Amino acid sequence: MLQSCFADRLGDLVELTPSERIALGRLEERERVLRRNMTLQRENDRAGEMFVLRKGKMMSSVLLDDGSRQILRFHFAGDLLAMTNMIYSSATETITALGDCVVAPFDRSVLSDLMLAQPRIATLILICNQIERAALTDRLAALGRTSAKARVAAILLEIRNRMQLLDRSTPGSFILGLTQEEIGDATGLTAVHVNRMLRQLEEEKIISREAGRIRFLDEPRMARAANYVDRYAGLNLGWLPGHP
Amino acid sequence: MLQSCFADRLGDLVELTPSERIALGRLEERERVLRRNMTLQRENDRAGEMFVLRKGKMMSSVLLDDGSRQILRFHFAGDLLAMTNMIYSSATETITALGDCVVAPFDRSVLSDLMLAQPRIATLILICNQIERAALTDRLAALGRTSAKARVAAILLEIRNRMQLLDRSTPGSFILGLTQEEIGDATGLTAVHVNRMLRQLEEEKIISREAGRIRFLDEPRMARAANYVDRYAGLNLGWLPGHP
DNA sequence: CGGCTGCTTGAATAGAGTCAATAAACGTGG
DNA sequence: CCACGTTTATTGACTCTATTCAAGCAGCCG
Repeated sequence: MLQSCFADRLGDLVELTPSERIALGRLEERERVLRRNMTLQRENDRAGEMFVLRKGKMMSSVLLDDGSRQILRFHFAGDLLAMTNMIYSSATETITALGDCVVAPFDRSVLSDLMLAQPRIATLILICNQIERAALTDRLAALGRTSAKARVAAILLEIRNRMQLLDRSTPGSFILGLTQEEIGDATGLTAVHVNRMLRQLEEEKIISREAGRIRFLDEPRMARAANYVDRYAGLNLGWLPGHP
Repeated sequence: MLQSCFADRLGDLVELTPSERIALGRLEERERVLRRNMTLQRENDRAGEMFVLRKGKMMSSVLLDDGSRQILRFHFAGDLLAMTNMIYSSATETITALGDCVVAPFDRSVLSDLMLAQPRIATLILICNQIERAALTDRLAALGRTSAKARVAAILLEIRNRMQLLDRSTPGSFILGLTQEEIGDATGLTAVHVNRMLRQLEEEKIISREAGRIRFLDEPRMARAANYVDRYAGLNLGWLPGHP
């Protein structure tokens, strides 16, 4: 049987019992493979399944009626995708693969059974939601109140940190895997202006770039430029009861 | 004993059992009264309690280090406040009263016990979270990709709709209860520009204003201008199991 | 009656968008 | 492995939206 990516994620937060791991395995019994730019679901599709992202990087976005796109969130292995399908009858977001991906689709009823049978897991899912909420509000504040340069820097930091969390080998550089257009859609800027901001960060010797690979030359200045808070750090879950 | 505002909120989603209502009452055993502009918690305070908003209107916001403020969310009776205190050791948001308010503080442990003992309630809390997530991403898209006018219109609609949800008497007009500065901090604009946008909406006969009271003169155009989706409508919870 | 705080409006400015043209990188099929 | 078409990145010139600065006004409260 496949090991559960979502269990690994939760396992970073607390120790899971074998029976909890087995229960979580239910979410990942099936698999679906996606190539770059394939969409997992489109906005306004009938809301059906939800997903665990097992491998790769994805994004969710919305289209506005003037044709512009806002990228809401980047997803990494272990994330739950399309969770709002739980409550709406049509999808609120488009979910697209940013590279080759593997997802595990599951049904509302499977999730519902899981949460009712394993209240501790329900609590952990709620915790993941709160982390995501904090990250979303950070991005909200960035879009509302920070400069173009800060927003671009924040995206770079976010992607780097999340990649680092999954692969601890921490090289000094990383491959962003986003076009400048995508960075623009995430930051609320145009691709042209993203280009200028990247160049500016480069000229100020805060980052360097070559062939899509980015290196942070000055982390402190980078963090200051970006105003960035890592929401996957600084957690306090000591109050959660141990396994029953 | 006090009736539970949060139970009323959940009761709009599904039918609650008497024992569930009693369990929910635990969250609202204490009360605290706040006047306009009083803060319930400040960013970076030690994260302690969480709250049910029982009465009044509040907002949560963050301060950036250049001194500017971003309002993240408006809260109405029945909302849970400061839920991220569940997982972080210091508060991520400042929470402020927009008028006279009553909140009920409760402890992490009370929530934790509730969710473990009543998995169906845990699921409902997760559902509330998803609604909030959808609303947050709508605002994210608005800040990233819509015009100043659209953002102002969206805030007006959001406030009106949420007030209407609590008080079904639906008069043709409502009192916004926000300064233009606050609207600006919510929409990522300056107070000056908010003023111009309000005036423009007025000149186009989409709204009218007098003494803080706002009337929508042309709902369809308003909705079109705002690009607004009501996330408290269109829910589909049929799959939730009935009371055990 | 002052002294706030919030609203209104104008003029000048700046930051980001638009348009356009070129160059580089990538992918695909021959 | 190369040629070709497409996507992505880069750069400049110009425009426009929203900000900044400034000043005057209105309403409210002690």
